[in-house]
Amino acid sequence: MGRGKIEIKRIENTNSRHVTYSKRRKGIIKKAKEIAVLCEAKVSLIIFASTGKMHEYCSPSTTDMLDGYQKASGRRLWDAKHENLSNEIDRIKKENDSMQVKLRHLKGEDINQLTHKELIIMEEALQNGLSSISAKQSEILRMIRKNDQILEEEHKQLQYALHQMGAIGGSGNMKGIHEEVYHQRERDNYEYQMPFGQRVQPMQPNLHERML
Amino acid sequence: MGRGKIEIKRIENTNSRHVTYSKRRKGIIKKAKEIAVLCEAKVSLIIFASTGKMHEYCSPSTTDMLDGYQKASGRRLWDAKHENLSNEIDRIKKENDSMQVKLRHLKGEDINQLTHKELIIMEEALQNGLSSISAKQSEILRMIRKNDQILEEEHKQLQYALHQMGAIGGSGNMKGIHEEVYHQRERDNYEYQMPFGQRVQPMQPNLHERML
DNA sequence: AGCTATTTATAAAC
DNA sequence: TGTTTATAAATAGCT
Repeated sequence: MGRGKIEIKRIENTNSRHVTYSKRRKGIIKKAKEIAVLCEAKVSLIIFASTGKMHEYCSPSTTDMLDGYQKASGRRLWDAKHENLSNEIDRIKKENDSMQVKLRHLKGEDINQLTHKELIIMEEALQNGLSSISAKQSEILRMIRKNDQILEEEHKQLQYALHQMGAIGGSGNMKGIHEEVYHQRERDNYEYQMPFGQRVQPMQPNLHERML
Repeated sequence: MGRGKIEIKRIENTNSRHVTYSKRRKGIIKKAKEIAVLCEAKVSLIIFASTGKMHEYCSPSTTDMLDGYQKASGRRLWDAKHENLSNEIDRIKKENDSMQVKLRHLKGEDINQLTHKELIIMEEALQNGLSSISAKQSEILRMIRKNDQILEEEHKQLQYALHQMGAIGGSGNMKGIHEEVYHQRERDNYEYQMPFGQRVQPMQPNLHERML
């Protein structure tokens, strides 16, 4: 009963969920009051939000009712619990099934039953997904490059510093270590001497094409 | 919300009161279930009719709250069954969650946490899905075209047959009917006279572009 | 227990 | 959160 019809399943968007909670809580408490007055019923309504906050409504003379409830409970309580769990399982299983179908469809499986319109909608969804993914990949590549450049700078500086120290002439095993590190960097590093745009191999071979 | 507006005060007529009680009880319990599912709220709703009869609804996860009421008698039996159901729910819920995550990822949402490798895998999946979908769309278009051609042939033959019959000269109202149909086809059909490839409007305007 | 005219509740948008 | 508005739902009064 609103601008559109909604399925009764968890509202994913946190904010919407909270808004809906507030509104419906108000509504249900109003109904509880009404039935209590209209029909002389005794009502106990306790609602916990997922945040843990509690709201309740108890019609007058509820203590009598709770006594009655305790008497009536025992076995009945079990039934209710059991039934709730079963219902919950059914509900989740249905959700599960529909999601599996959706996933299969998105993978391009079992699409014979789909109408042309549905296919077009699916295609759009896939295309959207694809662009998000591609954008993300570009972003990652940019970060990798940036990181590369920073490392490159650092390495050059280290290289230079070590070289200087070597030239000034430390003696004994200190010098050996310096030289070892220096030569290692030398081998790894020569391609960094070129301008960035001319690097021979990008880190992810096919990435550029994928991103167009 | 009914044929007329009512004041919220005790319904004097016993029968009406009971009828209203039944209807509204059903309504309020439905609402309780809905808010529990929609908003992940825990709800405990207990209603006693003035007759003393009790009705209740407790959302699944609320049962913890009521465990205090459990009597030692029913407990063992309950535990076993309950545990089975609970385990199953947990299992399915996990499945559910992971599928929801997958679906969101395929839609390009929440992809910040993904590694580059995962992104590439996802991209491939999307690309595969997309090609399946596109292929299916092509197939449908081919079928539409084929059907078109068959219809076209049939129409031409009908047209011809009717024309012949008209020429031979049926008399009375039969002739009138033939002519009427003939002229109607004539108007609809002239564009079918062109070679197929030059048809002015494809059946699905944007389909060609989509399929590239 | 069904059936609708009406009232309410509320989803979406702001 | 509060308000507004278009719609979906609940249900009062009948049968």
